[in-house]
Amino acid sequence: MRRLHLEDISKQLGYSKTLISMVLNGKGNQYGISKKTQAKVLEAITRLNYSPNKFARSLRTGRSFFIALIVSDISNSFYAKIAKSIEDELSKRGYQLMICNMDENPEKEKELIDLLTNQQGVDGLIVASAQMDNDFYNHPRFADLPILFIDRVIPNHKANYVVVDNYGGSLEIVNYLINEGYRKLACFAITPIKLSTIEDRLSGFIRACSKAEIEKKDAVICEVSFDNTYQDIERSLREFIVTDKVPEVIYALNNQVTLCILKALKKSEFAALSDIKLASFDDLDVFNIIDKKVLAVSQPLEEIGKSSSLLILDIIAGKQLGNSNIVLSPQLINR
Amino acid sequence: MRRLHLEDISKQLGYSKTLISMVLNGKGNQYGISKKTQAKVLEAITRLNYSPNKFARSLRTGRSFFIALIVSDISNSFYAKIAKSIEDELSKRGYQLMICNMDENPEKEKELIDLLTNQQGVDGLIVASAQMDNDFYNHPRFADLPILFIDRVIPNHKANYVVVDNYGGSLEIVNYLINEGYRKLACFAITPIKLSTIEDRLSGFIRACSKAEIEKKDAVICEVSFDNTYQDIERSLREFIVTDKVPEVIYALNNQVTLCILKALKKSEFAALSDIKLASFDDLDVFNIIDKKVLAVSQPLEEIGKSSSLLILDIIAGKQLGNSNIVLSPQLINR
DNA sequence: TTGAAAGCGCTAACAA
DNA sequence: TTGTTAGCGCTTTCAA
Repeated sequence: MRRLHLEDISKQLGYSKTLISMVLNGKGNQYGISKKTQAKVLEAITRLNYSPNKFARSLRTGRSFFIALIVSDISNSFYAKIAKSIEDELSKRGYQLMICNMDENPEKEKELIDLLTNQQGVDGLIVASAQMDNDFYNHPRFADLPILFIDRVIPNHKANYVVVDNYGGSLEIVNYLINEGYRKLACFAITPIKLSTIEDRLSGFIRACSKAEIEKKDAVICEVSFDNTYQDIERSLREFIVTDKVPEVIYALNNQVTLCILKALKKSEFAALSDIKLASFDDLDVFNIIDKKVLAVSQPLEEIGKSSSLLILDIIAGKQLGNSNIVLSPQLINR
Repeated sequence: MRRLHLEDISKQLGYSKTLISMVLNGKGNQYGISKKTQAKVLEAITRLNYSPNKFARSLRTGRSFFIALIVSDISNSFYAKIAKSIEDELSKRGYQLMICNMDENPEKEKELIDLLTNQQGVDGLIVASAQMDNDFYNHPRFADLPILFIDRVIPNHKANYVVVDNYGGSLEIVNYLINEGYRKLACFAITPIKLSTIEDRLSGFIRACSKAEIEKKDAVICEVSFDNTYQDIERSLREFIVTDKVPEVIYALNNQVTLCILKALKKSEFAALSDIKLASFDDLDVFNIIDKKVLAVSQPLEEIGKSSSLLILDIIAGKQLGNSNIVLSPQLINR
């Protein structure tokens, strides 16, 4: 069962390959092909179940209808949900999404981009980047490569972004806590702290505390590493107890940290901390099935996906003049 | 900055395109090209950062180095983890993974397969299928399309599979519960119950109960729909209370159901059920951060991913004689 | 040990 | 309104 080619259709119908190709690509009217002929061609194509060879087409046109999404870890529900929304939106428009993990490793991110653009020939890129400086993306080759950054901003790099207002969201949640009467706060930030999301959320925390005249010693910042998140958190919690400086609130700057804190709090070792108030930047489904009432900043994941999809397609189509940046508002969820 | 072509390298080095192509594809020795020439070519390729156009290559060879993974929902951690493992394994071998969701919809699955094989030209498919009969996959066109089924078995269809022993795992967990002294069990199965995973787990439940001579009325089966999982579960739980037939154990046949049950049990309405023992086919990270001690059957996700990757590559390479089926053993996790 | 040339299947400029 | 033809960039057969 050999696959059908344009030539086969051409012979069957007695029209040239050109004509069939024109109709196939929706350019029948543009080229003034009669309605009747177009109808005949379309009917034959459906009947014979013909579809063009994608490689030949891409080789000829230089377009692949592939878009790549690069994130640190697709098994993190935050990215999984955004990915699903992007995929839905793109597939409606004939594009296929390719998802790649770079494990929060800036070098792996670079390699992936090289691979995807050099070899795989994607039409565009959507990246939640782990780069800590603008060295890589300021390279001239990105000048005419459609690229959109989501979630995180690259320092000193004005490109196209879809992000949430991390500073504002963080300010809001911390203000809320302070209004509730909490005065001793610990903020858990994941390193590299230079990721714009973490940096901005941290700034929000610091600003809210200083505005409320919380003393420095009562607004503690704990850094935990990406690769060793859980152990680092246990260490910090232990220190709270040993030094008898237990905060009233723990505020986790992303969902991974929140999850690890929840896990640690289960240990009998940390029973003294069981009543601590927990706040999280990122809302999770899990928060609905645990006893603890987690205060959370929820990000509009579907909206991020939708905006990103539309924007990258605009960029590919060359409809973007200058840089388009979209900043979405997160929402406070109080259980 | 135009991209480099084989021709450019050819001119720079004074060798033909043919020779360069041969070296590029590791066939230098096979064609008897001198070591020295090969070294020169390789050096130039690296120095100039040349990489071949993927579409031209695929058009010529008929191979794309793309493999597609089709699952119901990649944001389900079960599939997300398998996907990650497959991707790691394939990328080591120069293949790129494309992930597609079919939302548990058999029609969407068919459309995706058509799209992927006709238009995208993938080299192979890995599918956790939602088909309830063998009509689709028994079509002759699958005879020479490399395809591997994971997680679920297609009825009356002997192809290549990587699955876990659902019957055995289910038998084990129910036996364990019965040995612990529980005698009133409710099993929550998601529909379509005809999915092989659900069917086998259900058989395991029924077999274990009948072997232990649990009375029919004490081994209840509750069906809940995929699209309305949560509401259906609430309805069943309510009925337990209203009819005063509260079981000692709820056994959920997949992770989605377990999560919904956990969520429902949080409601004050179901306070009477709060002490109920919960068992789950599928282990989840969440179980480590909730108070309830969930008994679970854990599936070897990494192993599934690894086996699938190796097997699909073998199938693509034509190394498979007959049908290869791999059955992995799940593991009981008692907290 | 190396090169010339054909051709994968399609699209688009140009011709009719 | 439709057809002829060149060529996208690569691999591979065949020849030297």
